[in-house]
Amino acid sequence: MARRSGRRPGNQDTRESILDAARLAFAEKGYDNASIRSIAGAAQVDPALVHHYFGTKEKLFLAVMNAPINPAELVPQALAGPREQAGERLVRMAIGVWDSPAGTAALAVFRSALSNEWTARLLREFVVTQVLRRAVSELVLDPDEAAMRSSLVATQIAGIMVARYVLKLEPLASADADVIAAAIGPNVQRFLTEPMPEVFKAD
Amino acid sequence: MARRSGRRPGNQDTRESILDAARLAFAEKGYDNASIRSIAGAAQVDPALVHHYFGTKEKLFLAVMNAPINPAELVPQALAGPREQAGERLVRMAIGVWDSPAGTAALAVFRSALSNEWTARLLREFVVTQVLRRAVSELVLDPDEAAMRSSLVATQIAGIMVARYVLKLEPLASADADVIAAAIGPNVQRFLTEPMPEVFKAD
DNA sequence: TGATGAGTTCAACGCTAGATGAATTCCGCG
DNA sequence: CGCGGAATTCATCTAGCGTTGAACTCATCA
Repeated sequence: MARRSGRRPGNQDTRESILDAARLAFAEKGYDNASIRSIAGAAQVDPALVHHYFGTKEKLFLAVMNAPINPAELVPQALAGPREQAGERLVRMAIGVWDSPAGTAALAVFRSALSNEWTARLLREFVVTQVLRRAVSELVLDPDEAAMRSSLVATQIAGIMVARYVLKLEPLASADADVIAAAIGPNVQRFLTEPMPEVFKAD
Repeated sequence: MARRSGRRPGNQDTRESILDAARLAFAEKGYDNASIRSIAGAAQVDPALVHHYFGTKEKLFLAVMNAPINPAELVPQALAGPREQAGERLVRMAIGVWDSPAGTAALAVFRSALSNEWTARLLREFVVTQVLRRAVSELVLDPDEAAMRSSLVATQIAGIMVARYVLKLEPLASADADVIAAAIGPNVQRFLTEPMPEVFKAD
């Protein structure tokens, strides 16, 4: 008995279905709480297969991230254009991305960063420092203020993610993207371009 | 050998040192990632002692929370007073609380809520719905807007916590509380009292 | 003195996790 | 046909978790 099945010719896309399941699991539960075993279960696959394809859990996570997120393209793109609505465009873009299927990967990074140290570094050092700060620099008048202003922007954007996708606070979680963008955009705009208290550039 | 030590008369405060270690661990790692064993280790105590005193991990967490946080008092108190600076007072109070030693417990709830479902419910249904929304209602002109406005406020406040205490984004993480309050307060103020787009009260 | 009970420790159970290595099946190529 | 290697499964290892129960020590009090 115990018929070991070996290769099943139809499933060439096993690897892809593992990736899909992993993306979903990481987005819903974060890096630590998404287990290889549950991912394998969702993909209807033996846990050892996951290791066969991706080696380690970290590598699986990185493989999931190498999808289509490219904040390095999206953020500057959102900030380009009329300076006065940059804030609203940024918020709208962010929500648009996360609500889309492709955004699942982005949500996975974020959720993971909240409870796992090395993914937090990933987010902090890549997305915020490299991408956001650079893009913001081109918009801000006083270069000394760029770092602090991007921090502030990050505050508001991260807050949306936490409230809407992690804590699922109502009525925000069910609100329309346009409503949110209209409500929050101006605040981000202020962080980006409005004059700020003087104490500001200290350090 | 293996001299079992039994009662050590000096340590009557063992219970307190467990509580301290637990508060710290929950604040730094969240509910799931803070293990009873590591808490016991930090308190230089046998893991079984933790159960002896607190029963279960959930009860230990609740014991940690029964400290001096009382947002039910603090939030209304911050929102009372001149309507025009309510936002700034709220931000300043929030940061003040979390930066204080007593705020470790609050940070523990928040961090835990980010990765654990039942603590998330705790935060959502108690702090946000019961406390924040009620307090905001008294400040908002149109009562239909209260829920959405508190969601928005929660966004910004949660964003500060995530960026400053969880992700530790610089320069925000090291910034002075007054600077942050001055920079972010007006945005919270807008969420509280400024006119908002019309689409707003829908649902 | 002797009993009580709180403080404390140790060992173990059952569970889940990530990871590994051997065994099996079968496609495709020579 | 025969063979190599990829795909797949199973059994297992190690490590950590929360929790339990029994054992031991000792201060206190009748």
